[in-house]
Amino acid sequence: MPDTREPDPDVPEERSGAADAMPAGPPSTGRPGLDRRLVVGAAVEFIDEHGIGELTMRRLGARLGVEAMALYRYVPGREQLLDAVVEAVIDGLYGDPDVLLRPDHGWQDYLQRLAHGVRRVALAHPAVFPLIATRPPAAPWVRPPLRSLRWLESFLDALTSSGFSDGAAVEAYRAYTSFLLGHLLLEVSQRGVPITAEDEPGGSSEMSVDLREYPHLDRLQPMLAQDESAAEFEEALENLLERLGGLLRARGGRRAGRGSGKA
Amino acid sequence: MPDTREPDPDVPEERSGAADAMPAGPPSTGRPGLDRRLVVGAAVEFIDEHGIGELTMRRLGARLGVEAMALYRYVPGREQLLDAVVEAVIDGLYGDPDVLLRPDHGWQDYLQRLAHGVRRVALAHPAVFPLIATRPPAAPWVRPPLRSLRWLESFLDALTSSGFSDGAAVEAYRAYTSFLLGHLLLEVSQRGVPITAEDEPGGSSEMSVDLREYPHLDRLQPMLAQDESAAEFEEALENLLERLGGLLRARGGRRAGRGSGKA
DNA sequence: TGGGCGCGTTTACGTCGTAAACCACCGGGC
DNA sequence: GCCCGGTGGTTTACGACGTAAACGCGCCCA
Repeated sequence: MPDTREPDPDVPEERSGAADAMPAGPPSTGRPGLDRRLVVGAAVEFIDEHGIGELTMRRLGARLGVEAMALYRYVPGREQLLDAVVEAVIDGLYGDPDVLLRPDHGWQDYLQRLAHGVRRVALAHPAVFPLIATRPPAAPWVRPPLRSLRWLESFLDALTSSGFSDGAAVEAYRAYTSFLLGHLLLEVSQRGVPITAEDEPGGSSEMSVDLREYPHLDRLQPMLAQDESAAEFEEALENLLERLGGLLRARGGRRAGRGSGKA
Repeated sequence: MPDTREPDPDVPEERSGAADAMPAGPPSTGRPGLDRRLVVGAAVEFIDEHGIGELTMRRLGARLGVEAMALYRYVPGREQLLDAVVEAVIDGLYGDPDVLLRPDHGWQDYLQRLAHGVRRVALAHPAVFPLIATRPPAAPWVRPPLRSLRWLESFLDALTSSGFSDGAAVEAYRAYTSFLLGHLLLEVSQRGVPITAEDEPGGSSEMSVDLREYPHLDRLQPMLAQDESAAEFEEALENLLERLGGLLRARGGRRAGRGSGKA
């Protein structure tokens, strides 16, 4: 427990490079020359800036200096564009040097790195993350927020190769995904995504509901308003890992797929 | 641990009455005579049947035998209608006799009942639940899935009156909400909400991606496809309660708001 | 030189949310 | 009895959306 205080390393500003999504394809021609990656990348940026509700084929076209219909050369429709957006965003994990595909330092390290990686993409694209959570998964057993066969495979490999039985690995996968989803969804929505409607300027936007009938709430409001997400995340993750450790000890080395010991 | 197997009591069919949302107002007049509750209730049903994407003012009007614009007498717009929908759905908790506003049998019982109550509404309205999760909360400290000041107050009261310190209660609230959100969102999305597009009839709808390159996945697919959500939920809830118990023992009776002992 | 074709534009259709005007009815004061 | 405001639903209309279809431009290879 490295006493994670002060400068949350998962928050975008705190990190130098890495873990972005879609810089560009070939930087050959200047403006024209569209590209699927370019379109999807622009959509990601647009959503990050204005929210999903504002994303429109015409507006996205405009941002790329092009008419709306041009986008249909690269994307079958708006719905599939959104799918491509979530895929692109989680694929940001592959570019993250702190996330490992294989458990080179044990399964706990693997899960830690993966969790923080996912948290990093969630915080980097707060407006996209709810999409990751709610878009129906291709297969029911591929769950958010890691909606990728490759990551699922990596996960299962990491755990089974660390001594988890098949059943324990599957159970761990379920617990892990729902932990990540719950925490990150709340954290992201707490950082007030884009304030949906345009808030009128001038005047304190405090609607400040009447808390007179809610004494505890009234008293605890400052405490509730504090952002403890980083510490929360760390603690819940720690707890989850312990729980999974128990799972490993209980029904672990029951003829695991590969070596039954540690990596 | 009551060995919750076989007949999941939170799934709608397994329960007789209670915990529905919006039966009707005054059953006086027959067809005409709209009503805000009626409008919102119809919206809930509509979403449950066809999904949010299909909900349209005109269609909802049609279902009520009325033109779209008539709805605007009772609801300011589509967006606010959706807000009203989530409010109506979580208000279903108040009608649930198994959920208590006060911890009459200890805080663990209180949290258990509340969690199962929320799970029940999630399973009763699977298509509405993502809305509960993603709609921006009024205040940042009112979190999904309990988006209600009254429930938040009830929660805080239950814990502090059971010996939790203010800080511990707030921490518990955070852990509890993110646990609920993660588990229920995944469970609901797993029960394949409405299959978005109309799936073509005839022919096995198995798109069956190629799993040759994913050996673990290939091997574990049947296990992954099994629905273990009820047991999962129970176990994670149990674990959470233990964790909160530890929290209570560690920093519990530090001058709690009310009586520092048990209720 | 020409002809196709990759890539973006134009035009057009149906649907959406919703503002505004409209109207039909109904209960109460004169 | 008669008018009259108000309640509750309809009609009409507008602008924006997603997207099908037809259209053109310009480049590359023959």
